[in-house]
Amino acid sequence: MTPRAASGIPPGSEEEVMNLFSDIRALVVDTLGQMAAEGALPAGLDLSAVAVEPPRDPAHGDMATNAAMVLAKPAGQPPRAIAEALAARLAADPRLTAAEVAGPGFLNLRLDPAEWQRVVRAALAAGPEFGRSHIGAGQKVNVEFVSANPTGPMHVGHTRGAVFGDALANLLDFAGFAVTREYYINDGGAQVDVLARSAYERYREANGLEPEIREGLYPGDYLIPVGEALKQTYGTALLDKPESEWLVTVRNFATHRMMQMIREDLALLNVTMDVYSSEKALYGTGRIEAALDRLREMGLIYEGVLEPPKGKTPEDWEPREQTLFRSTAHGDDVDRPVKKSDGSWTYFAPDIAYHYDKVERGFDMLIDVFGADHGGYVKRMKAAVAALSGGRVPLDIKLIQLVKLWKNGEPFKMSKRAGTFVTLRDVVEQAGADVTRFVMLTRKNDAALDFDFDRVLEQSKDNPVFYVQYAHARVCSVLRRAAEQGIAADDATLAAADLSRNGHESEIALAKKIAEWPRLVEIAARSNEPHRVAFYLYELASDLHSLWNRGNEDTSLRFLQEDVAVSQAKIALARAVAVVISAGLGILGVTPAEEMR
RNA sequence: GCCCCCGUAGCUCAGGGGAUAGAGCGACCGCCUCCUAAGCGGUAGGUCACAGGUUCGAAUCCUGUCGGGGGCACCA
Repeated sequence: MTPRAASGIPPGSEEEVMNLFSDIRALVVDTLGQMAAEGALPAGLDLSAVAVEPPRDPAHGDMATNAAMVLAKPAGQPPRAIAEALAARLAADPRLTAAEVAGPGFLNLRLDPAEWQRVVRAALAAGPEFGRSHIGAGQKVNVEFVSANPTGPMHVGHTRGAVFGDALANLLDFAGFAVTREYYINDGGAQVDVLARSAYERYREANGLEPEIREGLYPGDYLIPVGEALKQTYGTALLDKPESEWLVTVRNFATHRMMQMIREDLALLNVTMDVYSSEKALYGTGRIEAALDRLREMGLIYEGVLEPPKGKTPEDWEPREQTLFRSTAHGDDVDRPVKKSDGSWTYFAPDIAYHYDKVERGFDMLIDVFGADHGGYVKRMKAAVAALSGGRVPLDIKLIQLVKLWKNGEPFKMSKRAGTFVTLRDVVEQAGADVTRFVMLTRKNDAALDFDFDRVLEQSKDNPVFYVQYAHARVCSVLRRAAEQGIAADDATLAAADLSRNGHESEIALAKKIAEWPRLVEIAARSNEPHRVAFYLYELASDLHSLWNRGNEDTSLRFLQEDVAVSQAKIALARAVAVVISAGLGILGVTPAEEMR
């Protein structure tokens, strides 16, 4: 991606993607600075808490700032006095029509309607780039997500993690970060040996022998083709040999096939990784040792014996001297072993090396997307990254809660044995990638999500995907109608229209909602919360539907009018909504529909 | 026993320390000769689990209690 700053577009120009809220905040901060320079306020005040936000109650104006209340104590002046002095100066700005002190010291601002019209024009000019932010400043971010064990097909839980990670990556890209999407292949542990043994039985089966799918092996049918493929490649050469002679061969073969399958599953969801990193590739290269040496130099590795966990002592617990990472030095509850008693690495050791590798690759920020059942590893992982990066690289770990499936009005119980195991492929084939992605983003990542097969296939406002796409389709419909009537409605023409004709409160409300988009992108990106985009789009769609229906009662509010110039102004507003919906859906990875069928 | 997440309308959930806490569903009352009614408007519904604390101001931050979920050395 290209950092916007390099585009050479001067800030403040119409082409510059505008964020009215940050513009006005800059005005407030500058004005406060002037007041300080003139002695009306003390010098050196911390202005970081000064906010400019849309007020909850529209009667309070278009924007409100808390500046006076935040600064009252440090400035040693009553809030209303500061607010009044600030208001007097702000009134000189042509963008503002009013600045009123209210309540305990709020300063309510009203904007010249021309400002909303500027936003609409900016949206039309910027198109899909409208709302793109520079807050990332080109910083390198690594988003690690999915990272499912390469032992089988992806299931619904992985699906939510995949959608979340991909949408988050899109969001951060849109906010000006240089994003790398990465998958960590857990191909170094015991579970891939189990995979190899399971595949070997299918290989025997392919050669006409009775497979022995013992307890603890993977029984899934998906390994049958792997067995067939092994037969095609190796014929009977691996039969009747001790495990030691075929294990590595079959393991490599099977994990490769599983990763192929996982890539195909991800492709169904339109998820593409930039980098696949292999756990196994860390072994035997000295990189695990190097990472631990680094920690050792800091005195964070030692040989020791852990206390048994209080309250619930495991039955087979025995004191053991182990190589331990002093994760407690960076906020963990206990120190964590990096070596098993037989001298081999715990899973945590390669994880440390992997995260060290990410730090060494120069990322400014790391994000791990884990299933909620991995919540216990958050502190130790953060401790490792904090130590290995000298506190330079923040690690944010997003935990993805469960997906509860519903079908025919009741919970759909998943069971591997009963064959009711729902895979990513099952979900996408039934619901489609667009619906799956959107619905998976209609909850905060750390809240459980209900995925109701009946609901998501419904073509009504109960289905939020449909609701948002319908709004986009309605705008497209208007544009088609305009073309039929010979009204010029390309974006350049619309941007030149006299938007001051859109003076109805419902139209202004819509323009204000559009103006919130760049601000929302920044809020969502700062908190790594792509679901905010989905909720915003729902609200924007709602405002469009609302205006549309007002047009049923009041024909002067329809987008298409007798007067071409009036039509163009109104179409411009509608088109700006479509632009934002399109950009937002793009972040979510959902296709904007041009018509509903 | 310890750690993490959650607790907001009957249900499912939004809500960056700001003003009178919102949406959808469900319930009730309305709106199509008219750009897609696949939609919209309205009414009703709240001790933001509880108790303290910080703050000019707390659903939001801190501590504790209760309730639900997840996790707790040689499994990933």
